[in-house]
Amino acid sequence: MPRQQQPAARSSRRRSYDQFCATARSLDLVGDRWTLLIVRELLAGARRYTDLHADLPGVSTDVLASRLKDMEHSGLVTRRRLPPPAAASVYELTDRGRGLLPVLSALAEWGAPALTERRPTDAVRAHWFALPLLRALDGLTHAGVVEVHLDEGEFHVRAGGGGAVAGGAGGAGGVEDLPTAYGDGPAPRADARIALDIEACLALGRGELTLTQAVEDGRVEVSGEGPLAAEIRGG
Amino acid sequence: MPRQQQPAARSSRRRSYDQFCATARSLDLVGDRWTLLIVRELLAGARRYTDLHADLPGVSTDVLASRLKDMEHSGLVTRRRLPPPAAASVYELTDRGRGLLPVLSALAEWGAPALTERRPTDAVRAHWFALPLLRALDGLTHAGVVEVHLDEGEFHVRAGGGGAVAGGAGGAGGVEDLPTAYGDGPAPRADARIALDIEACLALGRGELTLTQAVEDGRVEVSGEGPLAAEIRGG
DNA sequence: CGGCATCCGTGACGATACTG
DNA sequence: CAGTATCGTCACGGATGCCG
Repeated sequence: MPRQQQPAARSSRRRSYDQFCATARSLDLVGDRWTLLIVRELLAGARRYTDLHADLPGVSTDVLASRLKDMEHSGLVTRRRLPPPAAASVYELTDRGRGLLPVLSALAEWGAPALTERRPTDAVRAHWFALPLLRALDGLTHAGVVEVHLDEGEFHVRAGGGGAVAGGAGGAGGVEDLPTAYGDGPAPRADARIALDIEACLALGRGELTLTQAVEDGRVEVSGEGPLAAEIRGG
Repeated sequence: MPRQQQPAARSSRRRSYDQFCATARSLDLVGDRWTLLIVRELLAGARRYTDLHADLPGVSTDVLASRLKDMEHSGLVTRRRLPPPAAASVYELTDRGRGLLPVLSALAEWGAPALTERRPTDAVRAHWFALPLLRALDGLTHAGVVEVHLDEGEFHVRAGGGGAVAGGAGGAGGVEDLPTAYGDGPAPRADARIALDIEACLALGRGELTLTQAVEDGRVEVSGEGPLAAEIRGG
């Protein structure tokens, strides 16, 4: 029996603040629950639906699907079908979506002091520490890719060049090796590698510890040959 | 009959993302609907409940009260009772709350390109344009208070000194005349006054137009005697 | 009158089950 | 694997009432 129900207005017509204000307009697009965390995930590169769902513990499947659809509609995200070998599709940020990096960065910096104890219910992923670390590595003069090793896993960030984080319009002005500001897992080509523990990583993010200081104190171990590694080592 | 109901768990127990991540922790505190817009209002200075309700069209009374209570609990807001003559109380941001300025600023900058046409349902307040203008005025070397006149009303911003917006921890590094980054209405003591229309104001916020250029083109009229006014005039 | 609290209707959210 | 369907619950928006 073909049950006939209304499609339930599934498209979740966006609830607008209806204010002629740049901030309110932003929040119309990214103010919904989970939206900015999806951006955080996609800043690490293209992801499949299942990967997103795995790295966003607590989001329900329908909300994730709905958000992705909304974000695609708003021009923040594109959905790309991978070539035949891999029968899957991935979501990735548009330039407009990547432009949210300064927002995420500001949020991460503001939230860093509140990131003290890890509650038993808290999930963790290594690449969640990429945003705070970006600020600490942004002051480097040499540009390049830094691979970061934590106990919780590894990720990599595009460091140096300055202004990639606080900066303005596009994501221009960094290394061309990576399409994104950071990524999960090991780097395809890393110019430097650092290993540190969570405490040091958090202190760097909070600005309580400078990279130079951390290297001197032995809280950060550096490896690599290029000028970027040398700069991290040398201060 | 004294009806006995459970207090209905009024305190709106905060729904946490439960992620050990600085961004997620931030969103735990300011990710709820209306919260960041309340911060936007309070960045203009201390406000009474009724004023907040008037400048946040669409928010319901109970949600506003609930948010203010939550924000007070989170340490973003304090409630201060005014001295007897005025039998009222005002809400104002704590230092921690003021630290959200870079977040609001980043959101405003990202949303500026989307602020094109004004829809008929859109509300407007003059001081909503303070945040975008802050970026344009932040490059000035002389610090001071600029009073801004729009057709929609007037407001004032603390300009110059640089880094007050993109910068880091506190709100330090500006003028001491104002406790806040900007304010509604005319300034108590203005070092310069500018008059412009909405189009010019939006173009400045979008970065399509520099202040120098706007002054040259006559889209911004400057008045005032001090060095700050001279710098705005001169470029 | 300012500052909420209460009631109510709608819809967004979260969890689970299910399907192409 | 990538979502859709269903459902209970709660948050939101609007109006109204209360109380100092």
